[in-house]
Amino acid sequence: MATTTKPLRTGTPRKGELTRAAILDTALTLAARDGLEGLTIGLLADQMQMSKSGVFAHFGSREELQMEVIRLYHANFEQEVFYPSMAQQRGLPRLKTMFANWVNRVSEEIASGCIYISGAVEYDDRPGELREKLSGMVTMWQQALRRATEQAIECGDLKADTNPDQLVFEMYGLILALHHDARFLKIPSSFERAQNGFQRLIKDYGASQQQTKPRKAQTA
Amino acid sequence: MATTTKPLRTGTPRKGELTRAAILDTALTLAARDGLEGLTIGLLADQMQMSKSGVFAHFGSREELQMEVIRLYHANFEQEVFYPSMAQQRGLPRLKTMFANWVNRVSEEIASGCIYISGAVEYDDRPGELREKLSGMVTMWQQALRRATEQAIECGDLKADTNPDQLVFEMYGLILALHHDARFLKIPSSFERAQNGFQRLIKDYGASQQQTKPRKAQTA
DNA sequence: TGAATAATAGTACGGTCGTTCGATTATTTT
DNA sequence: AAAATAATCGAACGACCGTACTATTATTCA
Repeated sequence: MATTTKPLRTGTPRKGELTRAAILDTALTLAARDGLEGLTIGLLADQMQMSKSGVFAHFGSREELQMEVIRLYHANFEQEVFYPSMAQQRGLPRLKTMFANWVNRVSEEIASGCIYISGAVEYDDRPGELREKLSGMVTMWQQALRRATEQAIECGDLKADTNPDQLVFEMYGLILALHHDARFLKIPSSFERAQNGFQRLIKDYGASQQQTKPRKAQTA
Repeated sequence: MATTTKPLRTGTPRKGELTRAAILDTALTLAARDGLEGLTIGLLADQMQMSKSGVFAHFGSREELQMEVIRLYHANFEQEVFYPSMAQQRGLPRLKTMFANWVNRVSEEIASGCIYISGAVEYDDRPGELREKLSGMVTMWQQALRRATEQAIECGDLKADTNPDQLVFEMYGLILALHHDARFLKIPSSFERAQNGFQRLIKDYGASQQQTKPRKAQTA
């Protein structure tokens, strides 16, 4: 039931840890392209120019490998989308930044693939730890969006009767449509469609008056 | 390069054609659950209580089987969503019906799986005939939505400066979010979230005045 | 440096995959 | 009914899968 590594040695980085990290990096690329279920140890070994067993030994099982890929993906997502947004001041500015960073990230993933989105489809009917891990992470992100929305309501940026869940739902829909139309249908204008959609969203739910309560930028 | 069947004999239904149809029906269920790439001849044979080669002989290749599954799915979709909507009068009534039928269908598919949506993810980076077929069908449906939107603009139900592509994009987003939140995250309220989103959509783009031009219900 | 240990390679196993082919049974036609 | 044809089965093939084992090589530590 341990989560990551044993007693955690931060001293000299063993060679194995380096190759392990390199393997994971390649695995992330492959999983983005072929899906987590399409991720194969044989192909991964080829890409790394290693033997199958050499790769395998680093993880002990394919599922553990997939698990680590998900963890890495999530860490990257937080680093690129979540944390930078937290530097913005509470309320609409932060919410806008969250969406903007999100759109930018998904736009990059049009070429490579998005594990949150493909994973949602791959594991929507496949019970197990991977599913739980993935859905947990997606839920975390939705809750972050929800908190930011609630704060935007509190400080008067959004109408008081705004339903945060509804707003998050529609934001998520815009991102999913962006991914769908751009990556599957190859429609170039999808990027601005998502932007326009968000404009309409905050225009509708936005309060016409300026803010009423003081705000402060802070983390979480 | 033939598309479906040879000289097309409509007389007495050969026995093989019946079992073939039965196989396809089961294949549709399996593909909805496991994805088109997860559809396996062995599992299909088990479900049908037939031998692998017995099933195989009806299609000649797995890809042809998948192709037929897509065709069947599309036919069902048209039957259940598209055609009934065409009975409605042009303009907003028809557009509303298209969305309502669509939502209903996807809501049913929360339990079984949706091949359009899972297929979009499975084949977004996998070139081939299957991808072309799938994206062609999705594009057809988007164009149907676009036409209905244009007609709604023409007869004054929607604002004259409405961008049909934008509206279709956002409709699609609502459906994708519905599928995502209901099927992957198991959130029960997703259904009404999609409905609310559509309400907001037609409220925003809707003309406040009544219609100006006469309308007539007709097919395609 | 030499001993201890970590990292990697090699090989093999059982399983499932799509597909082929010849034999066998069912159905249709004459 | 027999003859012709369609439908189905059974076994086998080669490919790839994850995984288990043992050897071999590389790295780290004393």
